[in-house]
Amino acid sequence: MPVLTLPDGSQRSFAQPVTVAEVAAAIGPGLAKSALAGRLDGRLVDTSHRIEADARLAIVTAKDAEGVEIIRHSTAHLLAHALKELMPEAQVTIGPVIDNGFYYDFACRPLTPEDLAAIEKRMGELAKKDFPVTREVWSRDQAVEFFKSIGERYKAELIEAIPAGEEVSLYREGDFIDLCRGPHVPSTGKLRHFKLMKVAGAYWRGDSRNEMLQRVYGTAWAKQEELDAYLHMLEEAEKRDHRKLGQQLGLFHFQEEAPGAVFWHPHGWRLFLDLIGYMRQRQEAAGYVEVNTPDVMDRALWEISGHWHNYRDHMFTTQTEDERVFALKPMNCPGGVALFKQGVKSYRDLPLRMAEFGKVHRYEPSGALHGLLRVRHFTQDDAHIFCTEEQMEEECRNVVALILDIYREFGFAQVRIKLSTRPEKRIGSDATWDKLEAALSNALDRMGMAYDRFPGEGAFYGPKLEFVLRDAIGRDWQCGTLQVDMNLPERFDIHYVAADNTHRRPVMLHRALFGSLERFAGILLEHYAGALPLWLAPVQAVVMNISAAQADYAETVAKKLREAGLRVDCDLRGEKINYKIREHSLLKRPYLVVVGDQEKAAGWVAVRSRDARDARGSPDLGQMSLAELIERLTLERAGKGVAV
RNA sequence: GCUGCUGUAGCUCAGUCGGUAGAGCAACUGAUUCGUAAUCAGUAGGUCGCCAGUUCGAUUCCGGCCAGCAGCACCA
Repeated sequence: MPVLTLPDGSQRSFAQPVTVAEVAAAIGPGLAKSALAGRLDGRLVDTSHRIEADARLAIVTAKDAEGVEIIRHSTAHLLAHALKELMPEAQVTIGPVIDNGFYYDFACRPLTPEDLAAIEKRMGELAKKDFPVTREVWSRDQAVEFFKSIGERYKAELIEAIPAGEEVSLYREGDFIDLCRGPHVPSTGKLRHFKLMKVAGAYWRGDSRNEMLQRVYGTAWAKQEELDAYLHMLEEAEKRDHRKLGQQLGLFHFQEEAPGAVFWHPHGWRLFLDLIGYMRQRQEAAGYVEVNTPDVMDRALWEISGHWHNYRDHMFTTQTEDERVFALKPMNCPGGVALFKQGVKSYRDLPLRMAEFGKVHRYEPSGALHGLLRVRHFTQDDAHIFCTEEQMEEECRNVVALILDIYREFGFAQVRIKLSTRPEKRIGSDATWDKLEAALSNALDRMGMAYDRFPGEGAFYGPKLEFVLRDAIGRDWQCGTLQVDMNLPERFDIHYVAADNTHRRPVMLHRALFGSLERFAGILLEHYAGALPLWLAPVQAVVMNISAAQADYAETVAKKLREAGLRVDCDLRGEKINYKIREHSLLKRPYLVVVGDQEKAAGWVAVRSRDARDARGSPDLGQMSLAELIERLTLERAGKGVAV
């Protein structure tokens, strides 16, 4: 006689065991139709699940996040169903739900976009047939036997990994049957708003030593509008692609002779220099000194640091005539340590915060390269903080506070923190790792910061914090990092003289706030869709004349703006004003300053803003005095935001 | 690195079922001097990513390489 408690607190009792679907029907016909699954005492179950005892029950529909996940999961099965019908020789493997969609991996011949279209069409047909999706429970051995018998060896392998004697669930829709934990939608007719996105290779069990499978990605939603909105978001993201913007705005380029290396054009380099200048100022204020160390150093140094052992294959090396093997530095830390070793350091020198805008070189696998976001030669806003064990936690807190404040100034309000702990491949004792991991987690706890743990993901010499920021369209980017390290100090045998005149080992913090300057510049471009706020815009205003008669006045205006410290171009070409406005607007210049006879006579300027709108919603802000314009721009630049 | 796809003028792209290529924009020249997102006309511009092979003939077909794109793997 089950008594069921619904989410609103009301209770319903039934004379006999009931299914979730029957409960939904008892509540109302609308709910019966939209029910996708049930949440029974917190556990997701199919609508066909029979409830025998008292429980808390919620009917899951497409309005719930879980409902959408079930739709995605079931759509993955529908994909496998359709593909098996079209290609019976294909073998199925796994098909999980991911952000915004799902994928399914198959062992089959390489799929083409035409295949994808055909599969999608078949999925639509199968959905329309509204096959019931039914759950069956088999013994593990029976399931292994079955999948082997139909030639599904990947599936059989997966089930064999389940402990013997356990039962497994299978789901059947039409002629298709698949191993799955479930739950699934009650019938394929619930799957309506989906689209296959792309196909690509993926390794079996995610291991590059294994064979490559065909992975089909898809997206699925509860409503057509949501699917449309998602596709629209992807289009927007494409427009923000920093590689495209870099081309359009003339910021940088890449070419075949230098894979993974940036050719910075003047305007791009302006941004790069501004980022360094900003960081330099912030670091100086935070008590750092800046240094510079060699780019090419003897292999012996990298053997001491452990990089040679761990990353030799990813290092650029060079052999000179005298047979010495040098490496282009893949990290700045050994150089920093070498500087620390110069002279005798006292506890009074600590903490010693040593910053370096060092360019590092890493031979990244060719497939990893991606615009500015993943390059082989990049500049870190690196720093090494040498301190005592007692100072380490406070120094960590200082770094965290500095990072968060800087991200905020760049317009990133949402930042997530990841704590990565000791990896399998590491140097140093467990006792040391205990101390280091505690320093990071204590620092965060003391600051009341939330963070996620990633066991085994730390660097080989120490655990690390990683700072992940969320951009304007909700994408996450990993940027800053903070690592604590007692291992390199030991390997390089560095020490300081303590107050009691004994020699002690300092702790080393490695930190980078932007991470890679190149990457951060790329992220900024995507975040702002190329429309950099005034303080970062390579060209902040363009002065343009309407006709030749005002050329001299336009030059005077440009000169005065430059004297106020603004970066200003002057366009005196004999083109129509519409043409000039279009061109400079496409270049996303924040301000266009138009001067014609009226302005020249009155000594004024007409201002058009990229971001701001007047009361009528027009970007044309009308006439103002030059002093007013300078004040406006100076204020906006100091505020670091975008104009409104 | 792996799988698949792509590489034609400065940019965006069309084209050649094998007979050495075309548009728009940009550039250059001339005319136009114009009030808030493209004025008109003309000129010039390419060893069709690179190297081999098949062929009377390859940008097109085959193979190798390089680079890029998507995903996977990697990311000190």
